[in-house]
Amino acid sequence: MQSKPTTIKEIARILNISPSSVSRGLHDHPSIGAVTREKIKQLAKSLNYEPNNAAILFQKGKTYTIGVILPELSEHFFSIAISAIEDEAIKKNYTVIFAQSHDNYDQEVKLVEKMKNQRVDGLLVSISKDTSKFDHFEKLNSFNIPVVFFDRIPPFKNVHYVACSLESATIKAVNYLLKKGHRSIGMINGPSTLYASEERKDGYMQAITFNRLKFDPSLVVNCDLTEEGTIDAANQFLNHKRKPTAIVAFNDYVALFLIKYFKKLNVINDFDIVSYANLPIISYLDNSPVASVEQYPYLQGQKAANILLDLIHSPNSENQAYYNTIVESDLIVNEVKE
Amino acid sequence: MQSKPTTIKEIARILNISPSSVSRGLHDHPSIGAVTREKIKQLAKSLNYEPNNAAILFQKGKTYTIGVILPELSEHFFSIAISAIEDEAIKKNYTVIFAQSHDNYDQEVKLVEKMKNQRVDGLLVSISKDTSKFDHFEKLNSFNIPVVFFDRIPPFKNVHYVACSLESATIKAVNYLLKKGHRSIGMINGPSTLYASEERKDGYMQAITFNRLKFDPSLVVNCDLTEEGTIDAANQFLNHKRKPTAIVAFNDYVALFLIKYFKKLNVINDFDIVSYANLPIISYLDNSPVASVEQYPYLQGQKAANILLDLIHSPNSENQAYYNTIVESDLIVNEVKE
DNA sequence: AAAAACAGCGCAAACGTTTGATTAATTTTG
DNA sequence: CAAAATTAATCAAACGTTTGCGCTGTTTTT
Repeated sequence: MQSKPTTIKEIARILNISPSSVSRGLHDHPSIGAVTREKIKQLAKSLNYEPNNAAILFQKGKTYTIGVILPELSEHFFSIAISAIEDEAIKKNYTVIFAQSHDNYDQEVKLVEKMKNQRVDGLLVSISKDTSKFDHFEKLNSFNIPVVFFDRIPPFKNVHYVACSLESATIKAVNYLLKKGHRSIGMINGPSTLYASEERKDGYMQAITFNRLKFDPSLVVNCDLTEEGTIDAANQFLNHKRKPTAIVAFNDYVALFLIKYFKKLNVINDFDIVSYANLPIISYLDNSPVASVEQYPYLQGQKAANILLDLIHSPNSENQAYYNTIVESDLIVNEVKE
Repeated sequence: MQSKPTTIKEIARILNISPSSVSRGLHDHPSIGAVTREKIKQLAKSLNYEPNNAAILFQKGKTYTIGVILPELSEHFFSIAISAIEDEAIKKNYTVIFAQSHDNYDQEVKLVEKMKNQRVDGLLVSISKDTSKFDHFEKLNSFNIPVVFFDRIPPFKNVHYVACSLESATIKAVNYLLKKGHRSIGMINGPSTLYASEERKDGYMQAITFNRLKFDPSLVVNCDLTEEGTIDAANQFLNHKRKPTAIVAFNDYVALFLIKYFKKLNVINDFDIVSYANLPIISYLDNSPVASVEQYPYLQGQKAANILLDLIHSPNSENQAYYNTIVESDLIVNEVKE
């Protein structure tokens, strides 16, 4: 029953013309007469002709496909980002293939390899937590496959990237808390190996010193981002000689653990919490953070995709300019509870 | 700088043998001698040979790619499901391409077309809310592209699908509420056009009548699933002559709106709410639903992917058997507060 | 009326890989 | 020792499409 798909050759045979004419006819090439063109198009339609993409891609050496490698699709941030990427890609008639590194360096290396074999026209990457070497991306250069990093980016400038400035976002957050009158502000930071932790800490310090306050290192504690780790950190604050009245949490998950713990101890009202947005509904919580750093995943995905498509279409990239795009993140203040 | 990728032809030229021998050598074909084989492999490695996938796919007429069409990637359920799909696909060395219908029928039709042009080996689909005709999938048959529907499935049996039995899940939910002593139970259902709404209603009715209670149609109200719609529905319950003491919400979003509204009216403690799980952190809410119907998105994605891969590998599908897989959904009871 | 321009189409190569059929050289067998 | 079997490699076609070039016949320009 499954008839082999119609090909250009077949149309040519039936019409007693050459395949090249059929191809040109279908593409409205000027050198094909109007009558022949119409005959071709009609027959094509009536035979349900569908161009064989694989053949075209092979022939052109382009795939009209962009690859996306990210740590975890099930994380809200990434699901929004890739949703934006797909939306942009489809506008330009590109297809998206993706794969998850599950925050594993080896897996990431494999995936880059696989994407290269698939001959994607370009690659969008949010690097895994494990990743500290970046050779696997260099190979892509020699194949002329552009790469744009987003959100989780390598710590150097000579790559294309889109990211949020967590540093300036943190400054905003701490400033906000200072303006609310807080004088002792704790920060639950991530592991010190993470670049994102560094940025947060730098932002914290800048805001503190800019406001002519003394920076107390013991108010910034590193944490493995688990529930237990969060509780440990919380305990350090509770026992601190200058017990903080506000806390900047590494992300919404940490904030969630923190709120849960503080509620249990019945001290939740002693603290203002600021967090970095991951979870869409955290503001529905009863004792939700007073403010959130919004990182605009949709926008980041959108920009990264557009930059990549630009790079793909730019003639030949001997222009040694790198797109370093910073998406300004905003502090979203939750409307105050009555 | 970007050297053209090495090809089999080139290796053949350098080694003064034929391309076919190189191909066979690389694939450990028995008819190539051990010495030649090694020479081939060594040279291939030293030249960084990478098979040109596009060429292979074209040649074989297979793409080792499965397509996924779903309504909204940013919905938690789907992001988990596709995450599972990718995990399964990569195990079998398949690649995943995906696209979002944004719950739009026309878009869905286009995407099916596009996937077909891409010659995906198989298709996984969760249909859009808009979709009531299904011709666009029939075409795929003649191209021998198997389709497996998941979660949002067409309302007939002669297709492959994986889904949850919302009916039995609803029975469990209502039974649970009845056992807790509730005698008047409201249901905020979705639009009546949705199959999912029908299932919920059927389950509700079955549980009610099985327990020898009288079914009151006015306790099941349809809703457009927006916040306003939810409030309307809530008001109907509040003004009901037999004011319900428990409510089954269509999903977590509805539950969220409901909780927010009831809190505002300060009547939240008058109701037990049961919902269908969409949001991972809803149980962190202060007045969270007492129970949730878990629909196991990861499992559904996993099963759907495996069925599809089975179908792809099954010789020729003249076996008129359809996979109709039901993933039992469970009622997850939230641990009682304090 | 010759030269130039052009319209409309076909030829053939090319993209990189795989694979059935074939050949040539070597070894085994009765 | 001739015939058969085995081994090792080659040939050539094929997958479907695109595209530079060339060819013919007609129309326009000088």
